[in-house]
Amino acid sequence: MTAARSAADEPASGPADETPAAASTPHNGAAPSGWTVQMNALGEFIRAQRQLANLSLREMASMTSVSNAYLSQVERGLHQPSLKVLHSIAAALQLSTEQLLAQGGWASGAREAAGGGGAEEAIRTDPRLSPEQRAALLGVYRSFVDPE
Amino acid sequence: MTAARSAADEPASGPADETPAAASTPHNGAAPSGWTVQMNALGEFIRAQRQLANLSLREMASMTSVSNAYLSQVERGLHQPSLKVLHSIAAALQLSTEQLLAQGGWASGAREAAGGGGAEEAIRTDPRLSPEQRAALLGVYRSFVDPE
DNA sequence: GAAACGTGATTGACATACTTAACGCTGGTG
DNA sequence: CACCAGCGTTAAGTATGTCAATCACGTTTC
Repeated sequence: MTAARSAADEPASGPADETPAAASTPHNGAAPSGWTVQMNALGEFIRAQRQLANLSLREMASMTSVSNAYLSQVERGLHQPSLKVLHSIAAALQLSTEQLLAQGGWASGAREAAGGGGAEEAIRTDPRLSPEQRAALLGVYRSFVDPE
Repeated sequence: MTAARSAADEPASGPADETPAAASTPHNGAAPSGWTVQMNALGEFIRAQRQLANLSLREMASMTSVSNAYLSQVERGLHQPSLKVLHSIAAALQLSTEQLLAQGGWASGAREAAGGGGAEEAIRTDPRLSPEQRAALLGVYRSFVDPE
């Protein structure tokens, strides 16, 4: 088990890598370059989910048949994964592809059902929780999403 | 190009083809070039939608900022488009990205019942929770239902 | 007939996704 | 202490996506 995993830490000391797209790119349209942000968000989400599932990069790599190195780069927003890879990742994390897509900002809808507010409903109807447990969990959840 | 290296030619296990509804797939004996089938279906769908909207390849190319040449290849299943391209196409055809994904067989669309175990899933994907909050809530939930 | 326009398909060059083999780091043994 | 064993990251290479230019064909119009 050995769960006890300290929070994610940053290597810090980042000498600010800048100028990813220099004067090169001979034929690049007027791409608004907003997509890098999306990639970053997606990557962070994937990393968070992976750590929640207590998986290492190599473990996940073996179950997705994608190399650990590439997974690392995807998680840090250095690359945009293809459908195949995205689908494999979703499967490994027991998520649906749409949920990943939504996190990346590519799917418009999807904010339904399991999305916003679904957690409260799910907690309330989970048969494995005792009444006290349910109440406790709901309290925590509400204190998170409703800071009143 | 060098080519000579046949390297990884089959992801083997692969994405375990779910195809919830499309059971009619011819199920090619062995050699699952599985994804080619998906690409083909996606391409045909895109072409059908395009023609339905009375658009030529070049027209659609100009509104998606994707070259007509590549669109042609995608429609005939010769290439697997990236997210960016797929998203542009969806926008041009006034469809949602998910609909295209579903046609390609990549979106499972399987929203499982809210019954047992749904809470964990719901907590993990609730967009209103920060990563730390998610981890905390999940930890509590797990300690309840899985007292190890 | 052959221009001049339209369409979709093909080619070759480059950018990007992805892999394999390392590296540096931290923690648990003897 | 040295020495594994695991982690995340980096470097160099191969495979694949994508584009600009071109082709080959079908339609008018002269």
